[in-house]
Amino acid sequence: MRLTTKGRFAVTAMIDLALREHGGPVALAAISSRQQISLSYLEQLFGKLRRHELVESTRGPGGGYSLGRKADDITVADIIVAVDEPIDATGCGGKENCMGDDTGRCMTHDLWASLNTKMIEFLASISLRKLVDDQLARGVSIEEAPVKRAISSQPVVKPIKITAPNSVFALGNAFLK
Amino acid sequence: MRLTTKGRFAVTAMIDLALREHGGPVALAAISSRQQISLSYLEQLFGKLRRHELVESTRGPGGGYSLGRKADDITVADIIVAVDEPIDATGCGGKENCMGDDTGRCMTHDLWASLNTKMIEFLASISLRKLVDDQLARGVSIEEAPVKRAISSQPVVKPIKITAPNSVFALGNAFLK
DNA sequence: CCTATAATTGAGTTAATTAGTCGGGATTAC
DNA sequence: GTAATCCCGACTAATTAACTCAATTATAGG
Repeated sequence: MRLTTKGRFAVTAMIDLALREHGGPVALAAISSRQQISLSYLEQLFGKLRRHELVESTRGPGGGYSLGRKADDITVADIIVAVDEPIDATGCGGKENCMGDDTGRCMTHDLWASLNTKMIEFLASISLRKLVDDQLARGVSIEEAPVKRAISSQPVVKPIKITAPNSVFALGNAFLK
Repeated sequence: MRLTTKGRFAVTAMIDLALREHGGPVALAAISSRQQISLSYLEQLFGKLRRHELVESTRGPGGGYSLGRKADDITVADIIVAVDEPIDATGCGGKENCMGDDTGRCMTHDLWASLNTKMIEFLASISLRKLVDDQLARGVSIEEAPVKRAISSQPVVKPIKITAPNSVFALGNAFLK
Protein backbone atom coordinates (compact mmCIF):
# COMPACT_ATOMS: atom_id res chain seq x y z
CA MET A 1 0.00 0.00 0.00
CA ARG A 2 1.40 3.26 -1.14
CA LEU A 3 -0.14 6.61 -0.39
CA THR A 4 0.71 9.50 -2.67
CA THR A 5 -0.86 12.32 -4.61
CA LYS A 6 -1.73 9.84 -7.31
CA GLY A 7 -4.17 8.07 -5.04
CA ARG A 8 -5.45 11.36 -3.81
CA PHE A 9 -6.20 12.54 -7.32
CA ALA A 10 -8.08 9.34 -7.97
CA VAL A 11 -10.12 9.57 -4.80
CA THR A 12 -10.92 13.20 -5.45
CA ALA A 13 -12.00 12.49 -9.00
CA MET A 14 -14.18 9.61 -7.84
CA ILE A 15 -15.93 11.83 -5.33
CA ASP A 16 -16.53 14.44 -8.00
CA LEU A 17 -17.95 11.73 -10.20
CA ALA A 18 -20.13 10.26 -7.48
CA LEU A 19 -21.48 13.71 -6.65
CA ARG A 20 -22.80 14.22 -10.17
CA GLU A 21 -23.38 10.89 -11.83
CA HIS A 22 -27.13 11.01 -11.22
CA GLY A 23 -28.21 12.57 -14.48
CA GLY A 24 -25.98 10.59 -16.72
CA PRO A 25 -22.29 10.05 -17.29
CA VAL A 26 -19.77 12.68 -16.28
CA ALA A 27 -17.12 13.71 -18.80
CA LEU A 28 -13.51 13.79 -17.75
CA ALA A 29 -13.18 17.29 -19.17
CA ALA A 30 -15.70 18.45 -16.58
CA ILE A 31 -13.88 16.77 -13.72
CA SER A 32 -10.64 18.16 -15.04
CA SER A 33 -11.81 21.74 -14.95
CA ARG A 34 -13.58 21.40 -11.61
CA GLN A 35 -10.79 19.63 -9.77
CA GLN A 36 -7.91 21.15 -11.66
CA ILE A 37 -6.42 17.85 -12.64
CA SER A 38 -4.83 17.44 -16.04
CA LEU A 39 -7.24 15.82 -18.49
CA SER A 40 -4.62 13.44 -19.85
CA TYR A 41 -3.63 12.38 -16.38
CA LEU A 42 -7.27 11.72 -15.56
CA GLU A 43 -7.50 9.60 -18.68
CA GLN A 44 -4.71 7.42 -17.40
CA LEU A 45 -6.21 7.13 -13.95
CA PHE A 46 -9.68 6.34 -15.24
CA GLY A 47 -8.22 3.73 -17.56
CA LYS A 48 -7.06 1.90 -14.46
CA LEU A 49 -10.26 2.54 -12.56
CA ARG A 50 -12.23 1.13 -15.45
CA ARG A 51 -10.06 -1.97 -15.71
CA HIS A 52 -10.73 -2.51 -12.03
CA GLU A 53 -14.44 -2.06 -12.75
CA LEU A 54 -14.80 0.82 -10.37
CA VAL A 55 -16.22 2.95 -13.18
CA GLU A 56 -18.02 2.37 -16.47
CA SER A 57 -17.58 4.40 -19.61
CA THR A 58 -20.04 5.70 -22.18
CA ARG A 59 -18.62 6.98 -25.42
CA GLY A 60 -19.84 9.65 -27.72
CA PRO A 61 -21.52 12.99 -27.11
CA GLY A 62 -23.11 13.18 -23.70
CA GLY A 63 -20.91 10.31 -22.68
CA GLY A 64 -18.48 10.07 -19.82
CA TYR A 65 -17.99 7.89 -16.80
CA SER A 66 -20.33 6.56 -14.18
CA LEU A 67 -19.72 4.43 -11.11
CA GLY A 68 -19.19 0.74 -11.74
CA ARG A 69 -21.17 -0.14 -8.64
CA LYS A 70 -22.94 1.61 -5.80
CA ALA A 71 -20.96 4.19 -3.90
CA ASP A 72 -21.50 2.15 -0.74
CA ASP A 73 -19.60 -0.71 -2.31
CA ILE A 74 -16.55 1.29 -3.34
CA THR A 75 -13.93 1.94 -0.72
CA VAL A 76 -10.96 4.26 -0.58
CA ALA A 77 -8.76 1.18 -0.51
CA ASP A 78 -10.31 -0.03 -3.79
CA ILE A 79 -9.49 3.24 -5.49
CA ILE A 80 -5.95 3.54 -4.23
CA VAL A 81 -5.08 -0.05 -5.01
CA ALA A 82 -6.51 0.39 -8.50
CA VAL A 83 -4.36 3.35 -9.47
CA ASP A 84 -1.25 2.31 -7.60
CA GLU A 85 -1.32 -0.85 -9.64
CA PRO A 86 -1.73 -4.27 -8.15
CA ILE A 87 1.01 -6.68 -8.38
CA ASP A 88 3.55 -8.91 -6.94
CA ALA A 89 3.45 -8.75 -3.16
CA THR A 90 5.91 -11.58 -3.41
CA GLY A 91 9.29 -9.91 -3.77
CA CYS A 92 11.00 -11.95 -1.14
CA GLY A 93 8.14 -14.37 -1.63
CA GLY A 94 7.38 -16.81 1.13
CA LYS A 95 11.09 -17.52 1.25
CA GLU A 96 12.68 -17.36 4.64
CA ASN A 97 15.94 -15.56 4.06
CA CYS A 98 15.16 -12.20 2.54
CA MET A 99 17.99 -11.06 4.79
CA GLY A 100 21.53 -12.16 4.27
CA ASP A 101 22.54 -12.95 7.79
CA ASP A 102 21.16 -15.06 10.57
CA THR A 103 19.60 -12.51 12.88
CA GLY A 104 15.88 -12.99 12.70
CA ARG A 105 14.70 -13.70 9.22
CA CYS A 106 12.58 -11.28 7.31
CA MET A 107 11.70 -8.96 10.12
CA THR A 108 11.06 -6.23 7.61
CA HIS A 109 8.60 -8.31 5.69
CA ASP A 110 6.46 -9.44 8.57
CA LEU A 111 6.49 -6.04 10.13
CA TRP A 112 5.41 -4.02 7.20
CA ALA A 113 3.04 -6.64 5.98
CA SER A 114 1.07 -6.42 9.20
CA LEU A 115 1.12 -2.66 9.22
CA ASN A 116 0.11 -2.75 5.59
CA THR A 117 -2.82 -4.99 6.35
CA LYS A 118 -4.01 -2.64 9.03
CA MET A 119 -3.76 0.31 6.68
CA ILE A 120 -5.77 -1.44 4.02
CA GLU A 121 -8.39 -2.51 6.51
CA PHE A 122 -8.67 1.03 7.66
CA LEU A 123 -9.00 2.50 4.19
CA ALA A 124 -11.39 -0.27 3.25
CA SER A 125 -13.63 0.85 6.09
CA ILE A 126 -14.22 4.19 4.39
CA SER A 127 -16.72 4.03 1.54
CA LEU A 128 -17.09 6.46 -1.30
CA ARG A 129 -20.63 7.01 -0.08
CA LYS A 130 -19.36 8.28 3.22
CA LEU A 131 -16.96 10.70 1.60
CA VAL A 132 -19.71 11.97 -0.68
CA ASP A 133 -22.05 12.46 2.25
CA ASP A 134 -19.34 14.37 4.06
CA GLN A 135 -19.02 16.69 1.10
CA LEU A 136 -22.76 17.19 0.82
CA ALA A 137 -22.98 17.90 4.52
CA ARG A 138 -20.30 20.49 4.02
CA GLY A 139 -22.51 22.17 1.47
CA VAL A 140 -20.77 21.60 -1.82
CA SER A 141 -22.69 23.13 -4.70
CA ILE A 142 -23.16 20.88 -7.67
CA GLU A 143 -24.60 23.02 -10.49
CA GLU A 144 -26.15 20.94 -13.20
CA ALA A 145 -26.90 23.20 -16.12
CA PRO A 146 -23.78 25.00 -17.29
CA VAL A 147 -22.14 21.95 -18.77
CA LYS A 148 -21.98 23.16 -22.34
CA ARG A 149 -20.71 26.55 -21.38
CA ALA A 150 -18.06 25.28 -19.04
CA ILE A 151 -16.67 22.93 -21.63
CA SER A 152 -16.58 25.39 -24.49
CA SER A 153 -14.68 27.84 -22.34
CA GLN A 154 -12.11 25.24 -21.46
CA PRO A 155 -8.86 27.17 -22.03
CA VAL A 156 -10.03 30.10 -19.95
CA VAL A 157 -8.80 28.66 -16.70
CA LYS A 158 -5.11 29.52 -16.69
CA PRO A 159 -4.40 33.22 -16.86
CA ILE A 160 -0.74 33.23 -15.89
CA LYS A 161 1.71 30.44 -16.42
CA ILE A 162 4.33 30.07 -13.73
CA THR A 163 7.39 27.89 -13.59
CA ALA A 164 5.50 24.83 -12.47
CA PRO A 165 3.85 22.91 -15.30
CA ASN A 166 0.58 22.97 -13.47
CA SER A 167 -0.26 24.83 -10.33
CA VAL A 168 -2.18 21.84 -9.11
CA PHE A 169 0.98 20.00 -8.52
CA ALA A 170 2.57 22.28 -5.98
CA LEU A 171 -0.77 22.50 -4.33
CA GLY A 172 -1.18 18.77 -4.29
CA ASN A 173 2.11 18.17 -2.59
CA ALA A 174 1.45 20.72 0.05
CA PHE A 175 -1.60 18.83 1.21
CA LEU A 176 0.31 15.68 1.74
CA LYS A 177 2.95 17.07 3.97
CA MET B 1 0.78 12.16 5.15
CA ARG B 2 2.72 10.21 2.65
CA LEU B 3 3.41 6.53 2.89
CA THR B 4 6.38 5.17 0.98
CA THR B 5 9.37 2.90 1.40
CA LYS B 6 11.19 5.75 3.07
CA GLY B 7 8.87 5.65 6.03
CA ARG B 8 9.07 1.91 6.09
CA PHE B 9 12.84 1.97 6.27
CA ALA B 10 12.64 4.38 9.16
CA VAL B 11 10.09 2.32 11.05
CA THR B 12 12.08 -0.85 10.48
CA ALA B 13 15.28 0.76 11.67
CA MET B 14 13.55 2.12 14.76
CA ILE B 15 12.27 -1.33 15.65
CA ASP B 16 15.72 -2.77 15.22
CA LEU B 17 17.05 -0.06 17.49
CA ALA B 18 14.35 -0.52 20.09
CA LEU B 19 14.98 -4.25 20.14
CA ARG B 20 18.63 -3.80 21.13
CA GLU B 21 19.11 -0.47 22.82
CA HIS B 22 19.19 -2.00 26.29
CA GLY B 23 22.91 -2.52 26.66
CA GLY B 24 23.96 0.79 25.24
CA PRO B 25 23.72 2.70 22.00
CA VAL B 26 23.29 0.85 18.73
CA ALA B 27 25.56 1.75 15.82
CA LEU B 28 24.07 2.48 12.44
CA ALA B 29 26.53 0.09 10.85
CA ALA B 30 24.92 -2.73 12.83
CA ILE B 31 21.42 -1.76 11.79
CA SER B 32 22.64 -1.39 8.25
CA SER B 33 23.97 -4.91 8.05
CA ARG B 34 21.03 -6.46 9.87
CA GLN B 35 18.30 -4.68 7.95
CA GLN B 36 20.13 -4.36 4.67
CA ILE B 37 19.70 -0.63 4.45
CA SER B 38 22.48 1.53 3.06
CA LEU B 39 24.54 3.09 5.87
CA SER B 40 24.56 6.51 4.26
CA TYR B 41 20.85 6.41 3.77
CA LEU B 42 20.40 5.46 7.41
CA GLU B 43 22.54 8.43 8.37
CA GLN B 44 20.17 10.72 6.53
CA LEU B 45 17.11 9.15 8.10
CA PHE B 46 18.56 9.22 11.61
CA GLY B 47 19.57 12.84 11.12
CA LYS B 48 15.91 13.62 10.74
CA LEU B 49 14.85 11.30 13.54
CA ARG B 50 17.34 12.98 15.84
CA ARG B 51 16.15 16.47 14.91
CA HIS B 52 12.66 15.33 15.81
CA GLU B 53 14.05 14.01 19.09
CA LEU B 54 12.92 10.50 18.45
CA VAL B 55 16.48 9.27 18.97
CA GLU B 56 19.61 10.43 20.77
CA SER B 57 23.14 10.00 19.55
CA THR B 58 26.38 9.06 21.30
CA ARG B 59 29.61 9.67 19.46
CA GLY B 60 32.87 7.86 19.57
CA PRO B 61 33.72 4.20 19.86
CA GLY B 62 30.91 2.20 21.42
CA GLY B 63 28.57 4.99 20.47
CA GLY B 64 25.46 4.89 18.36
CA TYR B 65 21.82 5.76 18.76
CA SER B 66 19.31 5.16 21.50
CA LEU B 67 15.64 6.04 21.73
CA GLY B 68 14.85 9.66 22.54
CA ARG B 69 11.98 8.61 24.77
CA LYS B 70 10.21 5.46 25.86
CA ALA B 71 9.05 3.15 23.11
CA ASP B 72 5.51 3.55 24.41
CA ASP B 73 5.68 7.24 23.63
CA ILE B 74 6.85 6.88 20.04
CA THR B 75 4.26 6.18 17.40
CA VAL B 76 4.47 5.09 13.80
CA ALA B 77 3.02 8.45 12.86
CA ASP B 78 5.88 10.22 14.67
CA ILE B 79 8.44 8.28 12.70
CA ILE B 80 6.83 8.70 9.30
CA VAL B 81 6.19 12.39 9.77
CA ALA B 82 9.79 12.85 10.87
CA VAL B 83 11.39 11.33 7.79
CA ASP B 84 8.81 12.53 5.29
CA GLU B 85 9.62 16.02 6.40
CA PRO B 86 7.11 18.31 7.99
CA ILE B 87 6.22 21.43 6.31
CA ASP B 88 3.91 23.74 4.69
CA ALA B 89 0.39 22.34 4.77
CA THR B 90 -0.54 25.76 3.51
CA GLY B 91 -0.22 25.60 -0.27
CA CYS B 92 -3.67 26.90 -0.96
CA GLY B 93 -3.52 28.27 2.55
CA GLY B 94 -6.77 29.20 4.18
CA LYS B 95 -7.66 31.01 0.97
CA GLU B 96 -11.02 30.21 -0.48
CA ASN B 97 -10.37 29.83 -4.17
CA CYS B 98 -7.80 27.14 -4.63
CA MET B 99 -9.99 26.23 -7.58
CA GLY B 100 -10.37 28.45 -10.56
CA ASP B 101 -14.08 28.28 -11.09
CA ASP B 102 -17.12 28.74 -8.93
CA THR B 103 -18.22 25.19 -8.23
CA GLY B 104 -17.64 24.52 -4.58
CA ARG B 105 -14.35 25.91 -3.43
CA CYS B 106 -11.50 23.76 -2.32
CA MET B 107 -13.28 20.44 -2.23
CA THR B 108 -9.97 18.72 -2.73
CA HIS B 109 -8.46 20.33 0.28
CA ASP B 110 -11.20 19.55 2.73
CA LEU B 111 -11.56 16.08 1.40
CA TRP B 112 -8.05 14.91 1.68
CA ALA B 113 -7.43 16.80 4.86
CA SER B 114 -10.10 14.78 6.62
CA LEU B 115 -8.87 11.50 5.23
CA ASN B 116 -5.35 12.56 6.13
CA THR B 117 -6.36 13.25 9.69
CA LYS B 118 -7.89 9.81 10.00
CA MET B 119 -4.75 8.21 8.65
CA ILE B 120 -2.55 10.03 11.12
CA GLU B 121 -4.82 9.17 14.00
CA PHE B 122 -4.63 5.57 13.00
CA LEU B 123 -0.86 5.49 12.70
CA ALA B 124 -0.56 7.44 15.91
CA SER B 125 -2.47 4.67 17.65
CA ILE B 126 0.35 2.22 16.96
CA SER B 127 3.31 2.61 19.31
CA LEU B 128 6.84 1.45 18.74
CA ARG B 129 6.45 -0.62 21.88
CA LYS B 130 3.63 -2.56 20.29
CA LEU B 131 5.61 -3.28 17.16
CA VAL B 132 8.57 -4.40 19.23
CA ASP B 133 6.39 -6.69 21.28
CA ASP B 134 4.96 -8.15 18.10
CA GLN B 135 8.45 -8.95 16.92
CA LEU B 136 9.47 -10.48 20.22
CA ALA B 137 6.31 -12.56 20.27
CA ARG B 138 7.24 -13.75 16.82
CA GLY B 139 10.55 -14.96 18.23
CA VAL B 140 13.12 -12.67 16.70
CA SER B 141 16.61 -13.55 17.87
CA ILE B 142 18.65 -10.64 19.09
CA GLU B 143 22.19 -11.92 19.61
CA GLU B 144 24.19 -9.59 21.79
CA ALA B 145 27.79 -10.68 21.68
CA PRO B 146 28.98 -10.82 18.08
CA VAL B 147 29.00 -7.09 17.57
CA LYS B 148 32.70 -6.74 16.84
CA ARG B 149 32.74 -9.74 14.57
CA ALA B 150 29.69 -8.70 12.64
CA ILE B 151 31.10 -5.27 11.95
CA SER B 152 34.53 -6.42 10.90
CA SER B 153 32.95 -8.81 8.41
CA GLN B 154 30.88 -6.08 6.91
CA PRO B 155 31.47 -6.65 3.18
CA VAL B 156 30.60 -10.30 3.40
CA VAL B 157 26.92 -9.78 2.90
CA LYS B 158 26.47 -9.45 -0.83
CA PRO B 159 27.56 -12.45 -2.82
CA ILE B 160 26.04 -11.63 -6.19
CA LYS B 161 25.36 -8.21 -7.57
CA ILE B 162 22.31 -7.91 -9.80
CA THR B 163 21.15 -5.09 -11.99
CA ALA B 164 19.47 -3.19 -9.19
CA PRO B 165 21.82 -0.97 -7.18
CA ASN B 166 20.68 -2.68 -4.01
CA SER B 167 18.47 -5.70 -3.76
CA VAL B 168 16.67 -4.11 -0.86
CA PHE B 169 15.08 -1.66 -3.16
CA ALA B 170 13.23 -4.04 -5.42
CA LEU B 171 12.21 -5.91 -2.35
CA GLY B 172 11.03 -2.79 -0.66
CA ASN B 173 8.82 -1.78 -3.50
CA ALA B 174 7.27 -5.18 -3.78
CA PHE B 175 5.96 -4.97 -0.25
CA LEU B 176 4.25 -1.73 -0.90
CA LYS B 177 2.25 -2.87 -3.84
C1' DC C 1 -23.26 10.07 -44.10
C1' DC C 2 -21.18 13.87 -41.54
C1' DT C 3 -19.61 16.01 -37.61
C1' DA C 4 -18.60 16.96 -33.04
C1' DT C 5 -18.14 14.77 -28.59
C1' DA C 6 -15.82 11.88 -25.81
C1' DA C 7 -13.55 7.65 -24.45
C1' DT C 8 -9.33 4.86 -25.47
C1' DT C 9 -4.59 3.91 -26.40
C1' DG C 10 0.26 4.51 -26.49
C1' DA C 11 4.43 6.80 -26.89
C1' DG C 12 6.80 10.33 -25.36
C1' DT C 13 8.55 14.46 -21.74
C1' DT C 14 9.59 16.82 -17.40
C1' DA C 15 10.05 17.22 -12.49
C1' DA C 16 10.21 15.27 -7.92
C1' DT C 17 11.34 11.87 -4.94
C1' DT C 18 13.87 7.91 -3.48
C1' DA C 19 17.88 5.63 -2.63
C1' DG C 20 22.46 5.72 -2.66
C1' DT C 21 27.46 7.56 -3.04
C1' DC C 22 31.30 10.21 -1.71
C1' DG C 23 34.29 12.90 0.93
C1' DG C 24 35.16 15.24 4.38
C1' DG C 25 34.47 16.85 9.19
C1' DA C 26 33.52 16.58 14.58
C1' DT C 27 33.67 13.75 19.07
C1' DT C 28 35.16 10.64 22.12
C1' DA C 29 36.98 5.96 24.10
C1' DC C 30 41.02 3.64 24.44
C1' DG D 1 47.08 9.51 18.31
C1' DT D 2 44.05 6.42 16.43
C1' DA D 3 40.00 4.28 15.39
C1' DA D 4 35.06 4.19 15.94
C1' DT D 5 31.25 6.67 15.34
C1' DC D 6 28.14 10.33 14.48
C1' DC D 7 27.49 14.35 11.40
C1' DC D 8 26.99 17.09 7.20
C1' DG D 9 26.58 18.61 2.51
C1' DA D 10 26.81 18.01 -2.12
C1' DC D 11 26.37 15.02 -5.77
C1' DT D 12 24.39 11.06 -8.75
C1' DA D 13 21.27 7.47 -10.54
C1' DA D 14 16.87 5.09 -10.72
C1' DT D 15 12.19 5.32 -10.27
C1' DT D 16 7.94 7.31 -10.15
C1' DA D 17 4.60 11.01 -10.67
C1' DA D 18 2.56 14.17 -13.50
C1' DC D 19 1.84 15.75 -17.66
C1' DT D 20 1.83 16.25 -23.06
C1' DC D 21 0.91 14.92 -27.68
C1' DA D 22 -1.02 12.42 -31.25
C1' DA D 23 -3.62 9.41 -32.82
C1' DT D 24 -7.94 6.07 -32.94
C1' DT D 25 -12.61 4.30 -31.96
C1' DA D 26 -17.38 4.84 -30.84
C1' DT D 27 -21.70 7.21 -30.91
C1' DA D 28 -25.34 10.75 -30.66
C1' DG D 29 -27.57 14.07 -33.43
C1' DG D 30 -28.31 16.42 -37.60
